[in-house]
Amino acid sequence: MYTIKQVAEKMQISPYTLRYYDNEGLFPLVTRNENKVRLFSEGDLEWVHLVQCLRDTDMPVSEVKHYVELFKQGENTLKERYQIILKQKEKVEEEILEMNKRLKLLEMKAAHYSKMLQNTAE
Amino acid sequence: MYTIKQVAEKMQISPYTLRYYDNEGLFPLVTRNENKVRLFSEGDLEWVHLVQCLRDTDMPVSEVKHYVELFKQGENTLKERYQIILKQKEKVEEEILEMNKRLKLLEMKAAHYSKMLQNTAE
DNA sequence: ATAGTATATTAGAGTTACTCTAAGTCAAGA
DNA sequence: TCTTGACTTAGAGTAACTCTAATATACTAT
Repeated sequence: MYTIKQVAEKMQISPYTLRYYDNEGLFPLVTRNENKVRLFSEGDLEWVHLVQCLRDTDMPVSEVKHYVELFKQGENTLKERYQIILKQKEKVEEEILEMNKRLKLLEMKAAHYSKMLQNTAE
Repeated sequence: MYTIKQVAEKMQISPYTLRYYDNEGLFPLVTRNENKVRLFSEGDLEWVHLVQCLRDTDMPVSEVKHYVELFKQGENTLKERYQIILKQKEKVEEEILEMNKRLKLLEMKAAHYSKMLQNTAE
């Protein structure tokens, strides 16, 4: 079991953010010890990872929360959760295409500067 | 020459944001007509495009502003501007790798749900 | 001529998702 | 005993929009 600080280090996320997420209900299974200290299991780390993935792909916290609530409702929400993940996957695919366009623009800019600098050096 | 509304439609960006960017000094060459109305030339559209690219790749507005100010200082800032673009390019390359990891996680999740749903349908 | 539309300005409120500080509590370890 | 690290609530600060309101000016269509 991991404390919040250990999770923070392991997962590259601040304790503030972890508490914020937990308060928002994004970690459905995190337990506490007798002193109210959060204890994260390996399974909880996977939740942290998934939440991180969804947030890093710009899913609003409120939607992540909705997804978590569907999970808590059990098996009859499988289809809806599947749809959410599928939609997010498509969003990411689209975003990767956009990122590649941005990369190309930056490459062109860089090439342009490189050429300019060669000329001024002569 | 394009008005702010035309630029907004053409470039998929709100007039609010365009004014905000302009007020922050992100468009060095935008002119005004006798009624103070902003008029964007084709060259200005390229600036809009570049600013959009830098913002979409998470360069803070303050850094974009710094880059624009270097541009305004002229040729002796070429090297520094080149470095900024190069660094941003590397950041984007890294980000694309991360996005692919996120995509993989979502694909695994989706595959998992797909399998679960197959089983429950039987 | 007037009504509508589009632009502008300043000022300021609202939103999201953190990010951090303050103040106070509690409990384990050196 | 003292430090460390966890907890809480409350609230301030930040970035980058996003929008509303109030007011003004100017073009355009009826």
